[in-house]
Amino acid sequence: MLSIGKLSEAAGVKVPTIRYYEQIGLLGAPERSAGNQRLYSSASSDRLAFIRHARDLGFPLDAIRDLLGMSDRPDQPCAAVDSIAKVQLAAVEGRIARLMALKSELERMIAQCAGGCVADCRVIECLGNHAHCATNHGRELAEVSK
Amino acid sequence: MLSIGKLSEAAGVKVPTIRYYEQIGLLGAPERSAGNQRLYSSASSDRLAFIRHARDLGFPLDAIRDLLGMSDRPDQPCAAVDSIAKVQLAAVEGRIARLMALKSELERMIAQCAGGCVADCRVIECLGNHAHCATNHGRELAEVSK
DNA sequence: ATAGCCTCTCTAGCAACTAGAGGTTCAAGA
DNA sequence: TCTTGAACCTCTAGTTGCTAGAGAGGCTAT
Repeated sequence: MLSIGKLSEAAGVKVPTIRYYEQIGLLGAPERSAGNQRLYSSASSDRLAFIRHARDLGFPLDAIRDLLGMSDRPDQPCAAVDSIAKVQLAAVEGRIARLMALKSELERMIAQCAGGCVADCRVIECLGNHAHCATNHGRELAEVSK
Repeated sequence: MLSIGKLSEAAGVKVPTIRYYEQIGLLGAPERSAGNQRLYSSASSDRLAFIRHARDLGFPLDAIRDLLGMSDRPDQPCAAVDSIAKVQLAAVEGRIARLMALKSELERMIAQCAGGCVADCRVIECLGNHAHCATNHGRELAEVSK
């Protein structure tokens, strides 16, 4: 049995994060020592590693909750698993596309600036006047950072 | 003079967002009508358009606050403006790179899945066992979504 | 026994909004 | 002029995925 600190080290997830996962029901409540401290089995450790890996791949916690539920029912077909992964892939691809548009706009802005004073700055000018933009970007670009 | 609703329409920024910007000091407090409703000049409208455009390009509000401060002092050199833009560009490039790594990992996972039941699912298997990953990704991948 | 680290719970904070409650004001039609 | 209904007001709380801190208690080694 592992203390929360040992589990944290083993899985590479910070201690408060583990407690947070328990709080939101992603990890079940573990056993407790006589002094009320959490004690984890290696099964919890596997579950936490799974969560961490999925987080590293950018899956939102809600999707991870679903994935965990599915991995607990190994005899079911895995189409739903695939579908979650594909949604995540599509989200990643969408973000990449929008970020590429952002990148070229920023590069253009920066390249045009001659480095004079703010009154002549193309960066400020471009930000103030959307008409100077090459691409017709809109609100959706900012959603990249969500 | 514009009501907050008209300003919202003109600038493409939602009404509560405008009030939020005022609350955090990004927009100054506007004049008020006799009945305490906000009244905006076209100068506020320009300022809001500037903010919106910078948000669309992914600048965080803190950076926008700085940019606005600079655009209010047009006789200063614009090196600081460029530097903020370059930081933003670097952030965007970093996110793209990490997202590309994510994308190939997800594609690999999805491609390997034969579509059987969960017990044989490569997606679940890969999430549970980092050793099956091609890339040596870590915590930093998830920072993309920040 | 005591020092020093670990753990406990609880609350509040981050970005950048969004949603809702409950109440007031404004503009246009009858 | 009156009334209706949309738009406006303030305030609080929720979103996502944690992180930081306070103040109290537990565990282990000397």
